[in-house]
Amino acid sequence: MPRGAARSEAARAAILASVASLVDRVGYDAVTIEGIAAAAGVGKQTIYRWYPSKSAIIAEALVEGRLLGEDFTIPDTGDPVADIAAWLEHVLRFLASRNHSALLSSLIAASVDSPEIGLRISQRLGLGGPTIAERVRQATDAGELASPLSPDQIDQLIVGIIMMRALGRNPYVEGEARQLVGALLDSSTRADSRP
Amino acid sequence: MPRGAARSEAARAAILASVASLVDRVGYDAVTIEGIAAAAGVGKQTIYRWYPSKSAIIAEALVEGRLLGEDFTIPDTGDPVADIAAWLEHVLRFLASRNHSALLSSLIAASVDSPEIGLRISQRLGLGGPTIAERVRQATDAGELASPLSPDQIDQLIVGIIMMRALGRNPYVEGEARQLVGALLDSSTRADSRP
Amino acid sequence: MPRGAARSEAARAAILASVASLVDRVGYDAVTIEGIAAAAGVGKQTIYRWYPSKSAIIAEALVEGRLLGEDFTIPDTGDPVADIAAWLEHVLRFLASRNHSALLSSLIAASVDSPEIGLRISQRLGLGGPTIAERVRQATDAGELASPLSPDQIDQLIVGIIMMRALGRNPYVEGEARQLVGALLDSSTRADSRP
Amino acid sequence: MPRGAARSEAARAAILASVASLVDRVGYDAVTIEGIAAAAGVGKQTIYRWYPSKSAIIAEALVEGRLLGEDFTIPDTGDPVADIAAWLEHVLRFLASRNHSALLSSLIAASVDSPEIGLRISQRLGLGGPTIAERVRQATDAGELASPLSPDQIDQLIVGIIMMRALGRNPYVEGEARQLVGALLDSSTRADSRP
DNA sequence: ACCTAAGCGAGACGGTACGTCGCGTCTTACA
DNA sequence: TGTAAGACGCGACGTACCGTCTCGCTTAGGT
Repeated sequence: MPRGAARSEAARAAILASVASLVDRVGYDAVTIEGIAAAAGVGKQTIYRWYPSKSAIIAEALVEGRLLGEDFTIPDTGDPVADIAAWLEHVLRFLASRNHSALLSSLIAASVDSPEIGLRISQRLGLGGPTIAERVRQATDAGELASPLSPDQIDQLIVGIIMMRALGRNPYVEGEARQLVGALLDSSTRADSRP
Repeated sequence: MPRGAARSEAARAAILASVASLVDRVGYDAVTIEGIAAAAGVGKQTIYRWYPSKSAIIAEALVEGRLLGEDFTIPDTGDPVADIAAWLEHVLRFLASRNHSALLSSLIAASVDSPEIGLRISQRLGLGGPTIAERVRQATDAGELASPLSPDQIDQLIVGIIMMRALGRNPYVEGEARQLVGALLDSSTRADSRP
Repeated sequence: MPRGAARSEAARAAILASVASLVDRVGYDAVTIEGIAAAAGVGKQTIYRWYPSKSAIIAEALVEGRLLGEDFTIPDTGDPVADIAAWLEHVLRFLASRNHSALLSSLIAASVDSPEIGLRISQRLGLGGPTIAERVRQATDAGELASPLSPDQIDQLIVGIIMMRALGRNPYVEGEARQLVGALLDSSTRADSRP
Repeated sequence: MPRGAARSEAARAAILASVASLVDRVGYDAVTIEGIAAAAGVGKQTIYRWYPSKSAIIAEALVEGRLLGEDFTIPDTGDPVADIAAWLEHVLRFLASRNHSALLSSLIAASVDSPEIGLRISQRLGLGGPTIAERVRQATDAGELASPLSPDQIDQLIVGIIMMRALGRNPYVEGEARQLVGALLDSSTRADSRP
């Protein structure tokens, strides 16, 4: 059993709050450990005691929902195509608002050196619970969907689109999410719509 | 007419060669101007005289083909689906070899702070001349293709896939490129397969 | 009457032993409270509870004879010149052996910030009981000595010599103590040597 | 021949001026490299580029006379005893004024870890040119002096006295220097004063 | 036989300073 | 005038200790 004083929850919270605020205000690259410490009213050593690097702090802030704080869970109404489309629309609209694209871009850059961050971003975007791949797989098994692409490929295509939008800072065009998801998943619709 | 010594081509070449070698070896983030200068046997001022920032050097190195040096031009055999599939396979195989994924990841991170780099990466990947979007548009206009997705959307999906592969460092699975491109473009196949 | 646990003698002894060993090994300046605590297997608070500063620990270690542990009492054979000479020789030989000069140098440096340490060093060197000054005064009063220097000046000269030797790390030259003390005290010799 | 910019004399002067002012104001121990850099308006690296340690800066400040700035050259009037006595009086009076004892104490403590500083203090105190030892030797050779002590011993005794006075912060008693030097050197006087 | 106030080991905390690295600008001597 | 070399002011890095503070445990009077 560990002896000595326990980790200070106040310090931990202050660090995460400060890092979130700083990333949001000045961008990931311009955030410094010293800046976090100063903003949080905390000694540098307290940061280094618990986090090996700046990206580890970011990763924890992501887990705690202090960055990308919205609820991005994929809905479950029984219609997988509509569910995923709704979720994608939510994500793309989020990116198009405020400077959220810049934030996600920062985080993508960070995740290049820190796989942990990549993982946490995925989880934050609702890919932590039942991912797109799993949802698609279920629907396919139930005969509700048929696609020449594997569930994992569909997953990659959709996440890829999100990244492209983050990096490109494009506006959201009405109906886009539905159209993309429809094209990737809803082959029956197209088949049925034929005379 | 300017007097004095002209810009030293030797210095310029040494800078680009060094930066390419360094990015390849240690990744974009760990490359420093001082490191480039030392490796190139060049004064720091000589670098700052010609390039405003590290990313500008990277951009020029990309243009000169000293990074991502392969030929990624999209072939033109008359069959757009096969052409794009062949090109995508080439790109994905390239990423799967050596530490090219790491290299491209580095460059993606760099492009977050420097749109210029993003542009040059695209050009390097063969998206400089007739892009995928344009090729798809031509084929659609000629009636060879019909897709519910716009050419730009297809372009983004494919580039997104490439980025995902770079960031994820996945191996290349045989036939994958053809399958992806087929699913995204070759709607006639599915239509034709109906009675 | 106080309740609760009493001061731990084991902890106190461990602290003093550790500080003595550390000062001897790395010198006063390089000794840290954390180092002492670690070496003694003691909590930092236990040190701060009993000692206000590093120098207070050193002072107590000196009092306990854990530093400069030899017996430096000035002998008393009835011949003050011989007594003081014998004592000085003992001190100078001690300094010339092992790294005792370094140790005393450390302590002198420490005494600059802490008069307490200076006092304890004096006491340790046998200047605690009847000091040189007092011994000289007695002898002078008894008519055994005559010197143009006051007893206090003689004391300062001799202690000064000891400090110089400590700082200079010189070897001991046979007979030196006798010669110095003789020159400072034994004016009769010089008087007698005259025709 | 070295290329590149030469060492900045302005920076060097600012560093030495700042260190002198700081040592004088807060004492050697409380002087920090960061403090010097800040006071001098200089980057820390500029200090570390030229000085391996705080004590090296002090040593140079001593050489430049920015600490112990008085002229302590031993006069040469032809009467060595009077010369040395005059010099010693000057030194002891200097120590007794302002907080010069504290300053010299600091420097003595510093010299424990840095022989360089010890050397520079000696030189500053006029022991750099013809030292006391040399002066005594000359006088002895010329038959002007006769002492049972060697010139080096006399030197050590006198410097030892100075150190004791610095550490003890005693006031200066009128005539003390003359008396000490007389007792150590002027054996003829005493001999002559005998009946 | 309990209670409870102290001492204890461990170690987290807010700080200050350390010595190093890289930035972007500048100065120097050479070609 | 361009260049290699490199000094400059600056800001951040990650580390070492400071002196204070909490932990959970042990110890030993007082009731």
